[in-house]
Amino acid sequence: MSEEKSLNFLEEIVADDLQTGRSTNVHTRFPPEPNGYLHIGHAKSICLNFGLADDHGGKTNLRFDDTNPVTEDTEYVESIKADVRWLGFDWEHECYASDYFPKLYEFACALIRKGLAYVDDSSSEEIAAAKGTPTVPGRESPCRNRSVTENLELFEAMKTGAFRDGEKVLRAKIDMSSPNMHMRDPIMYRIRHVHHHRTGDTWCIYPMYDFAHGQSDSLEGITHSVCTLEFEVHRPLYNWYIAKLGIFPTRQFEFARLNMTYTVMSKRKLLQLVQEGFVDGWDDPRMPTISGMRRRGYTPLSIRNFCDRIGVQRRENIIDVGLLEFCVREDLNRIALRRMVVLDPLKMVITNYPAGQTEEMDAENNPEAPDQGGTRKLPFSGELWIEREDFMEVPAKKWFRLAPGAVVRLKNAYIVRCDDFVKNEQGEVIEIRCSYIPESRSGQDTSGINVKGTIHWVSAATAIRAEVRLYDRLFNVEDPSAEGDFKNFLNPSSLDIISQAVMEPSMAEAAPGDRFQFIRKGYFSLDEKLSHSGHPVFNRTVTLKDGWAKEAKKG
RNA sequence: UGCCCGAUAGUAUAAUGGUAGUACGACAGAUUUUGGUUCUGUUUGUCUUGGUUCGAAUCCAGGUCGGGCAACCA
Repeated sequence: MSEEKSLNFLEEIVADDLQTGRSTNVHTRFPPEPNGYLHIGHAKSICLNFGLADDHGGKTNLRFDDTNPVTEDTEYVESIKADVRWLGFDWEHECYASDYFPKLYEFACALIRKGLAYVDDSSSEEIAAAKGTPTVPGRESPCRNRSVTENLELFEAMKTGAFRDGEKVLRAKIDMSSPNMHMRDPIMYRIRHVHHHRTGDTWCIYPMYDFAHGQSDSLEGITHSVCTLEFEVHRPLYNWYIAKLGIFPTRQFEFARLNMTYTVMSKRKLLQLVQEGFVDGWDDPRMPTISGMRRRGYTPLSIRNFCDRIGVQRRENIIDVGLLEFCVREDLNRIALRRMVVLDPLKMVITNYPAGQTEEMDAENNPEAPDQGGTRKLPFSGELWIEREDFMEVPAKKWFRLAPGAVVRLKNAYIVRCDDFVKNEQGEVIEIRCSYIPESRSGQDTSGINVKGTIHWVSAATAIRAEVRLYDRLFNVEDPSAEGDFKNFLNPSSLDIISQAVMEPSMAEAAPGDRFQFIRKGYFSLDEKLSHSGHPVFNRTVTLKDGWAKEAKKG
């Protein structure tokens, strides 16, 4: 029964390499720089790299590309490991580019000996000026033809700390007039007298990305090195180092990074949101970070499914955030426990319900999985909370909910008719007065009455209260990065805090990791960071699709 | 006015010279004690101009449009 599943272009390459014998195994790697938190775009890369290997019984390394100690930190290392694990992936080896510093140093010496690298005394500005432009060839450095011996000595001196930051660099001797700017004698090593989060003060010279990444891939025996499109122009240099060094020839392939509507995805911009206080931190539930989405209540499966559905290509793309929401609803619909929660309470009094009487109603925990979900008891009484927006004094067209004279079903309970309502001095409705139909009890309804609307409710006497946080998109334009400062497009109402939502009593037992559907409202889960004993906080992961909102918009 | 990459419904993504399909969205309907879910149906597409071919989304050439490249970042 295997369904015909088409391969993306990378899967095709790998399958083809295996088939032709160009590769005998598949070994990929996920190579984050530990200078920020992982986001949904990284999830695409993670799923791709682990998926590519997994499809063929291969392995995937987790490698930290930690060649720039100025911006990197172990805090990020830990968060990245936690996020990859949470997404459901196990790496083969945990690697660090910094583990290869001695080897990389030897590689550099080897290139010097071959006359393919030289120490340059030029300043950063001089090098930039001599680099030329894409349309104007560069000029060769006066240091370009130093002897091998002198280069070796100088490079050694760089390593032993004889020079200050920026005083010298090691450059590859390639072609200053190459149409590819990356081939114009790229810098291999720079001097940085700074503490590295792993190697401490052992080194004061650090390799550039280009002089570390390909060799790291090669040293680990990576067969297919997958990265994003902006590295495409680096590939000739990647291959040049490998060829000149004569080491295992990893091949690099590029794909288009993920973009999503109403979202920014660059680490730089996300860092800005964190540092300038527009959000609560990297794990703010509004952030597209893995940690933010986890806190928000996203499931790993929903993220993996999303990554599967968006596909992989080389063209620029911007994915509708609605697809992400679809994926999480799809997963949560299957697993979430249904609960009665009123976010914006309005009192309902059932005038003909015997005073002081209570009943217990049976309610399904999950109609999508009746066998596993079971049922629970729901206390009912003559005084309830209902959702304010479920009552309209002057009903709209096609309004199926409460209005003067209208009947609705209280879910899992009785049918009620709205007889009257009470307003305060400000003209706000503060109470709805209804009568119930005793023979309409859920499961034993003999009333013969058909109602079009069913609403949720919570019995007032037994209700518990808790904070609920409603999140909306962080930006109010589809492409915040399109023009101008992206921060101008922040959605001012991306967070709505409800301090006193009323909930059915079973919610007192909510535990971290539980997923709930607050009936008719959306999917929610406990915020593990903000909740403490006696003060639970629930985050809205995503709303339910709202058919009425759509209908109402039509007018 | 250099080099590299790309272009299929609104958004993604298939079709690998042989009927342009799928998902999300939108629209319409059925079911429903969640205006949820589920189900059914409809709608919308090969950037352009030539060429090769019995036949082109696919191969070739020109054009157009979009993206990337000039950090001692990755």
